[in-house]
Amino acid sequence: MRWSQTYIPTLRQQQSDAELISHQLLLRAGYIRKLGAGIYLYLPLMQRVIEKFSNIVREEMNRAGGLEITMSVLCPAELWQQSGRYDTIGKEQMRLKDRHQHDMVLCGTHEESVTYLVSGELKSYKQLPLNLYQIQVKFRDEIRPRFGLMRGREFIMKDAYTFDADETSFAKTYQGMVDAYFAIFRRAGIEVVKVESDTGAMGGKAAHEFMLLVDTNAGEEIIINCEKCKYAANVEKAEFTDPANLKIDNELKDMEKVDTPGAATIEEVTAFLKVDASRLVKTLMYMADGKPVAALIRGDRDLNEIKLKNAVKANELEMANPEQVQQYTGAPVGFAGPIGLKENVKILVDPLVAKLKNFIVGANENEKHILNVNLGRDFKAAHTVDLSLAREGDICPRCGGRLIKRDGIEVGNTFMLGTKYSETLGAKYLDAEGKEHPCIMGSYGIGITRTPQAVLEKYFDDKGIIWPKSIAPYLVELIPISMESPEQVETAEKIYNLLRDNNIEVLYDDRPERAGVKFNDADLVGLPIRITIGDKSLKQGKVELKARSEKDMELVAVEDIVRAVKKLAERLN
RNA sequence: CGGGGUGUGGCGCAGUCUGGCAGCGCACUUGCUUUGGGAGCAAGAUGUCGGAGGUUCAAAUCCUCUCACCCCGACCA
Repeated sequence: MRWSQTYIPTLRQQQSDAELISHQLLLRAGYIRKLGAGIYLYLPLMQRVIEKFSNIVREEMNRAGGLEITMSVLCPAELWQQSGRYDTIGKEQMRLKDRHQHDMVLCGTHEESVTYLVSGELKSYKQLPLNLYQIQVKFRDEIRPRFGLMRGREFIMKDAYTFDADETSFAKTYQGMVDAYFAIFRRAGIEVVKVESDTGAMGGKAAHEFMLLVDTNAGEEIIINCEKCKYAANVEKAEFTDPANLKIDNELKDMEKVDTPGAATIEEVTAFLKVDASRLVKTLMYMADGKPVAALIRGDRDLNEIKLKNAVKANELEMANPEQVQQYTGAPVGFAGPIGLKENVKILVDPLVAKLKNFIVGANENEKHILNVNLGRDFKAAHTVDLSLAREGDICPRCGGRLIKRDGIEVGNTFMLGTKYSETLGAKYLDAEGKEHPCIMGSYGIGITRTPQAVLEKYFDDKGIIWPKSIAPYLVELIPISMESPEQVETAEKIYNLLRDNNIEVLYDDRPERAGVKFNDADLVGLPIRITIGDKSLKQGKVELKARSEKDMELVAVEDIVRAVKKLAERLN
């Protein structure tokens, strides 16, 4: 492609509203433009990157037995009402009415559509397993779009759905997808880690996320992983063993109410009573689908809201506001405790609290706390369930190693859906005995537009992008220093044709620009290999060959250029 | 939805407090000179100052309403 014939509007100046380096680079190098909040246009270079990555995904999905289909992004609301997600997925779903005033949704994921498809056609166990996927646009009306393609409202996703007859077969299918995912991301030039994750609105039994670990500030997720074994989980999901070595009293002491003037926070109370935070138990008031819940957490730990949300099986969970706290505890925020709450407040206790004896809680009275409180004797809990947020320094639940914290960008996910959708939407088959069963389903996503941007968080320098060759829009950038030199132009044309004849993708910067402009644009755009044609080397019948990722260049005779490019490309990431 | 902020030429911004010719840099057009890392000189084109209403002799500037976008939080791939 000739630069003069394509559309690559590079920008000299930084765009102020781009936070992430990867977002900044895509804007500056002329890959994307923004149309509105979370709405992006993909320019010719980005289109090629998307195609490159899509093809990698397609190849690996096909290799793993996937069958490509396309399902409309539009879906009648009835299907979503049937699965029950019309109500649970909430405001994130784009909804609209057609001209007949029928309720429609723009799909953010396609479990309903694909299960509908299969439920009509699938009859026998002989048709299983089945693996259907598509690469297609998704809409999610994100509450706060940001980070460019990382969290847009419209994005492209590869979503696959599998149907199996039984758990043994499903386990093989799931592992097949996991293997395919590692292969895909390796080919795209990044190493990802598979972590356990919460299933969220997707529902189902278990889920994993594929994370690119980043050192930049681009992490949108926090990963907890073990230094010793392979345990890794999204912090939302992460389990841990408490490392604190606490002295637990043998005897239960009598309760004692004390004044704690001005001490509402954990810090203030520990300072006032001169005790360690681990002797305190904080009572956090939440509203779960409108019903009050009190979560009891040891004073030195933080609550994991996802764990709480799952424990109470709520669709919506939010912290109680001060009025609600007053209503249910009878005291201002800061003095809530498990004793004397209004009767309809459900009390959940973290296991770390359950182990404590003679702990300190709020008295449900302004500026008062109660000492020597004991679970069972002084109050009762609805459940004891893990509610604490894992943190660096905790102990691995699998091997006893130390847990550390990393920032990650989610580039893919896999969900074990079980029979949630096959039951509600009727994807059932007859087994060898003629008995009917719902399919065991899985669903698997890869962000097609997000992943290339995530890749950029790893591949850049102060001059611009440095693409891995597998998803670069072109392999080679060809630059004659001066378009006014007939010799240079003649050589450039010759090389341009040579490369194209050999199926090497090349971007030929044929603009009548100064060398500096071309070099800077080339570095910004980030193609893996640059060929420079200038008078100095041309006198010896040679041109310069340089990798974007390396400092040194080599001189290559024009007739050797194809071989030299191929050899260099082989060496590059 | 809550808190904070910004809307001025294609892009980046100043001007707003204290009302008085709508400016700067980059990009763009033309010419000359230059030509191995974002050239120089000269001449030019480009604006409903986000929108509506109001105050005033006079509004980018003050007032009211409104829209869009950004940042922090709740949500999430």
